Amino acid sequence: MAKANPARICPVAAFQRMISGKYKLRIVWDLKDGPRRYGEIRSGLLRGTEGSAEITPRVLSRELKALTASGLIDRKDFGEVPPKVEYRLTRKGKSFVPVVAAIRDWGDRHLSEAVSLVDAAE
Amino acid sequence: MAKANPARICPVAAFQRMISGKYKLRIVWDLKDGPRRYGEIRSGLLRGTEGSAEITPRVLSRELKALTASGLIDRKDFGEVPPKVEYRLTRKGKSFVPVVAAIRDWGDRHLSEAVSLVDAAE
DNA sequence: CAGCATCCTGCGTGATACTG
DNA sequence: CAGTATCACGCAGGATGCTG
Repeated sequence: MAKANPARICPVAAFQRMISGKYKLRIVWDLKDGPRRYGEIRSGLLRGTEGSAEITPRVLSRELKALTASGLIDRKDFGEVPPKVEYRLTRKGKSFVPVVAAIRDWGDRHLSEAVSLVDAAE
Repeated sequence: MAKANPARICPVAAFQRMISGKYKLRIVWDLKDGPRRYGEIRSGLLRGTEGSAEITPRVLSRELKALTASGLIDRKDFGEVPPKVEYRLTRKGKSFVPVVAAIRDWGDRHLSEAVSLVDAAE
């Protein structure tokens, strides 16, 4: 079982590592309404960030695996062809939704309109 | 002025960008108790992640600037020598604290003991 | 449809040294 | 003390093409 690290591990830092990457949080958020298929998640990632190109399979696949490894989501493969795979939140993942909701809520209030990130940069 | 992007910008994605990096969240959390000096923040980053080495000035400096640009923290320079600079949360930054608290709280409950990130990796 | 294989690039992060 | 200047490196993330 890991290494039985008795020391503090700073939940905030752990969280940072866990959701590192550009899409993990959005994926979790997308999954809050129920299971979704690979392609659906992919499509969902497009809406809301028209500026960027489509997420590549390589990246999405990695994010999905990382989330699975973190225990936030679960992969369900409906055998055979044509391939059909669904991803759904685990219990842990579901417990995480309110946190993302809080994030989304805050973001809605404080950075939906303008400010920062763009003009304040240089 | 930015670009007056009228479309949805997905608060979650915006959040991701805003707190991207390994230390931003922790810095904000450290600042919740009041203003702190550059060196204090640096020291604070050490506790809780004994695995990694000390944060380098270059990195800390950038994180601080990014947070300032995001409008989460504010830099107060007490003129002259010897240099003394304090960083404190802005109003926006303070409103963000509860969110980090939620994150920390969740992390405490779900990844303080063991699991993920280590053994589930490969 | 749901991926994997390969190659490539930028940037986030770190180490070290120097300065006002 | 509070940074900046350089150099270096690994990895996240994207592009393209292929497969079961």
